[in-house]
Amino acid sequence: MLELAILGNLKQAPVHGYELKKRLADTLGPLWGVSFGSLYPALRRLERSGAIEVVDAQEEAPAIPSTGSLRGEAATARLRLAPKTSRRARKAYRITARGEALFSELLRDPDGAVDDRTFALQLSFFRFLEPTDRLELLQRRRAELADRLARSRRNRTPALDRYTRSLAEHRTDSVERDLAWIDALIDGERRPAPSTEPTDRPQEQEQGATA
Amino acid sequence: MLELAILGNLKQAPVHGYELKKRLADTLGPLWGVSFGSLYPALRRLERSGAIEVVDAQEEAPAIPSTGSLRGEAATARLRLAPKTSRRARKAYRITARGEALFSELLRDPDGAVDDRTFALQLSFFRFLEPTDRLELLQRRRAELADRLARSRRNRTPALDRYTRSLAEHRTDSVERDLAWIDALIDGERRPAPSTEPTDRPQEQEQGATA
DNA sequence: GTCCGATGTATCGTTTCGATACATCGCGAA
DNA sequence: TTCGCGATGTATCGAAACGATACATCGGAC
Repeated sequence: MLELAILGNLKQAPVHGYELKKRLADTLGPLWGVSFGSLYPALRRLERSGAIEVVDAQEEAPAIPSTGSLRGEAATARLRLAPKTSRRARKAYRITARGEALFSELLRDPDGAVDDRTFALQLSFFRFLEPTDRLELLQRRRAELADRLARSRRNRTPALDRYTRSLAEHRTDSVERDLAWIDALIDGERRPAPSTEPTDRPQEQEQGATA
Repeated sequence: MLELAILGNLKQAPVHGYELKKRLADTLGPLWGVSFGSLYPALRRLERSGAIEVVDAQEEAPAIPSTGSLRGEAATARLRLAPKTSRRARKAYRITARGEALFSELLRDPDGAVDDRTFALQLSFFRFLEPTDRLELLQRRRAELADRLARSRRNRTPALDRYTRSLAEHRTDSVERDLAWIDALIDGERRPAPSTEPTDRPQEQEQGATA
């Protein structure tokens, strides 16, 4: 699940761990720990699976010829110092073709929409999806929220005290608001895209049925 | 963190794993996995530390409840129908004195109020707390939410597209609503408690004083 | 009679977290 | 100058939680 977050961020530009953590913390909201204890293992995992690769840092923005041909000594190469402006040794990561594929797959996965955090992540990368896939995810999410709401209504334990009652109410309200929000997003998806964004070809839906 | 949830539930009556899982799932809302993979290890942990102990099942609703009307009694009554039909072997757990102490400590811990789930737990056990401690927790929570809000306002990344914008807005709204909710709770805490409660367990309750 | 779903206990492998250990840089105060 | 110290940066460790799954037994439906 961190995978999706990492790949999505690397898609825009290669970055190194520390920077990545900061970006994640702020894409995903201030909640969401994203500690190093999960970040670095996730990076190693992705690297091992060939979804990302190390690009020896320093100037990760421009100019670097793509080939580079990492020679054998990864360890010593990592420690290489720049000519004069010796920044601390950093390892930046770049996404590979394999990684792009994995990203697309994770992003499209409808099961992701069940989990709150994963869905938020998917939504934040919606710009990389076809309208069809967007709608699919939104509807999955809608179904999940509707289900939670139904379960919460059905459950109706008479509440022990005012605290648990208030908690239950607040929880229900939150789900309702989430649901309304999703509905608004679905609605926005179905009508012609406002001219501000590059939301391409809006002519693709005949998805009218269920309420 | 599961510890708190488990102890709080065992406080009312001894239960066994399966039942506990169901109760947790429904105290904590339908989200919150509480899988067996975390529940059983947590139980073993607690048992090892002497906070709970096994009461070999069947007789888990013994003499005591002369006051009647435990909310869970329907469930326990259902279990009790075993004169000769030996139900499957179950291990019920009972909280010990040490466990009560631990519970009280965890419940009162102000750092818990930072984490969403832990705070929800604490709130759901507010009836076991002194008004002073309640206020302390609520204020801690308030501070945390206010902080999130401030950070989110300060951060103000101009938003890549309408999805990320909508996400950010929705997130901010949610925090604002949470904050308002907490404020209402704080407010309710300061004024005399209305005595509307139908489901009181009379023993632990002298919370009425605004003192 | 037998299949099936609910009840029940338990473990395995993986992911995530929080804390911490490192090392280097920039910078201001002693 | 040197010292500390906070920000930057990479990395690991142990514990916690998860999802999946393996087990058994029970009560009914067919």
